[in-house]
Amino acid sequence: METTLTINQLSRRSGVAASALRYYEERGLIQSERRGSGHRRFTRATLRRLAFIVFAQRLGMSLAEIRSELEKLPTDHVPKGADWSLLSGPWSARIDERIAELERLKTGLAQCISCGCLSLEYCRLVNPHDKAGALGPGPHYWLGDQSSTDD
Amino acid sequence: METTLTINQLSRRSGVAASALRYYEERGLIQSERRGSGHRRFTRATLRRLAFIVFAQRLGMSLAEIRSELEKLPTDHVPKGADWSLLSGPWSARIDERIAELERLKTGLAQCISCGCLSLEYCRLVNPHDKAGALGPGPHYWLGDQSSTDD
DNA sequence: CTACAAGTTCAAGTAAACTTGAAATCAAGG
DNA sequence: CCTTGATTTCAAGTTTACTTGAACTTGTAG
Repeated sequence: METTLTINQLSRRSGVAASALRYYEERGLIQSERRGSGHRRFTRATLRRLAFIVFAQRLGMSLAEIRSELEKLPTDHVPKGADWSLLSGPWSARIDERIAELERLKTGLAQCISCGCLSLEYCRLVNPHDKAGALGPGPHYWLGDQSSTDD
Repeated sequence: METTLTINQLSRRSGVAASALRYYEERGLIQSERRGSGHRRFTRATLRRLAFIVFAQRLGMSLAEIRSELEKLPTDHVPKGADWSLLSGPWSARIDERIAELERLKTGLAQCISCGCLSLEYCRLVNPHDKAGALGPGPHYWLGDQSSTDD
């Protein structure tokens, strides 16, 4: 009984397309052993790694960021519970921040935008402190222009 | 006193780059009147529209989706509080779903990934019901493969 | 009137995250 | 051995959301 997975097996089990898996390997997010033929073989541990990758993406992280997170895992043994905890621990804070922003957005939709009583220049509902923002190449943030007060 | 704004005034007040504003206009998200010279003039109402656009983007919506939301606004008068409420109302639910997903992710990071006791194939922490997903062209979701139970 | 800042269009470039297609090789069943 | 399906690499294409640059026209202050 083979304990390793082919690329299509891994794809089926993870829900991540084979082409994406090759891309992830190329970008250094996952690894594979090669058979003499050149065919990839993945260990089952890769499944957990993939779960982490998919989760992190849902949090709005780029593959580059995810990669550097994954590099914090030990390489001398297959990462286990405690190893993953080290990574995921600080993430709770990250998630909480994002949740807080969503709460602000929710309030903002109800108040800032709807009622119109609030001047948009002073609106700091969107990501007020965190400049790093994570939702890809979107527009820039609503930061307000301190010097203009004529509206 | 002019009540309309030039593209750079609008840019400064909204924090959205002028090039992005032209792009939004091209894509039908905002409108402008043109002077004889061809120069754009935006009404102040565009500021609120932009706030909505930026907020919606932070929620992970694409410009196409945002555009179709904006098309629900009345065109016979400048949208006011009640009009915006009609749009933003249903969004609270959307935001709540997203928050709920983040809560699941938080739990998932602690349990599903870290402890490893949970087989990834059964993990539905990520966006279990909502197929529309909104974080851009990411990978596909972790949906689990009902038929494979050999792990 | 003359600068110079601000505005215009249009084409092309960028970045991320993949997908697709071509051409070739590998593995497994009959 | 033959065929079929799985894999491989590599280059090129796709989508979203913009940005940048070139070439040119307007608006405004002095």
